[in-house]
Amino acid sequence: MRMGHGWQWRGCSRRAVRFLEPALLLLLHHSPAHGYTLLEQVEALGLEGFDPAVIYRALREMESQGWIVSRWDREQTQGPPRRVYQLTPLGDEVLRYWIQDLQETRKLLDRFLQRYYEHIEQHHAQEDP
Amino acid sequence: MRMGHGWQWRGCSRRAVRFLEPALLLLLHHSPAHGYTLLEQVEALGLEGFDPAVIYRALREMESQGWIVSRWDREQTQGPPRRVYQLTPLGDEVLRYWIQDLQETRKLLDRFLQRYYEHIEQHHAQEDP
DNA sequence: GCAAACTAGTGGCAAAGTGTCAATAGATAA
DNA sequence: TTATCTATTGACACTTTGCCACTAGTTTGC
Repeated sequence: MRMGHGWQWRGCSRRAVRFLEPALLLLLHHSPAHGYTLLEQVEALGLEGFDPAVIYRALREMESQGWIVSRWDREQTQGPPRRVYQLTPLGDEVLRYWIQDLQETRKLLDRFLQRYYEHIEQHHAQEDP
Repeated sequence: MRMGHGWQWRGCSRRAVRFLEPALLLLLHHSPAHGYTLLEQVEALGLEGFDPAVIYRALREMESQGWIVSRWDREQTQGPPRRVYQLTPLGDEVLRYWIQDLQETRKLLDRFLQRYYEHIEQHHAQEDP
């Protein structure tokens, strides 16, 4: 089935990106972490296929917004020094707002899916009386 | 509360856009319509603040993908001739795939919110033993 | 001890996505 | 006949996104 480029995703699901920042905040709400492990944890949350650069870019952006802060960790590492990110009080507040937003998205999604199934049922009722 | 430009939306909610094409398909699944009424119906679905140009652009893109077809209607109009859009069998199929995708998004959202609340509860339990 | 593989993070670019506004143009109301 | 509403299109700047190459420290295998 050909759907054209509007359907085919480049890299990862189009919905994933909009989840990335809230996902990172949620993970950091749990505990401070560095980018490389966040990459794995984000996948474990169900958001797969991210290029590391995308994660790091989001983290830098979030730091510039003051939602998180980072410090270099040169001791406990299996490679070069790494940044450890931590949620700020502002970041915590932003996460709460984001949770509300996701709740609304959920409601929207529910209404949407319900509409579809209602209409499908009507269709079937008409076709098989 | 200042959250910086990463939080402030331009025009409409950032989640809305990814809903636009499925929303249009859903509405056209119900019945053929022209862009100007789709604009209103999309708002009624809960997706507010769209500039008409965004709707028309999406419709043209969807037509180029073969998900919908249009014809000019010069009779039943309160203004200039208008395009009437109609779902194709391919569009119907795409809508079904999209519904599945939205179901998965819903599950993701649920897991996400559940994680947040679980962790909040643990926090409270620790603070108020 | 040195090459390969793994860990960790950065920078830049092309392409795609998005918001906004102006322009066109027919119909209707004032 | 001017203004307003209906209806659609086009173009532009700006932002987001995917992708890739790059640096560089550490560990592992030979």
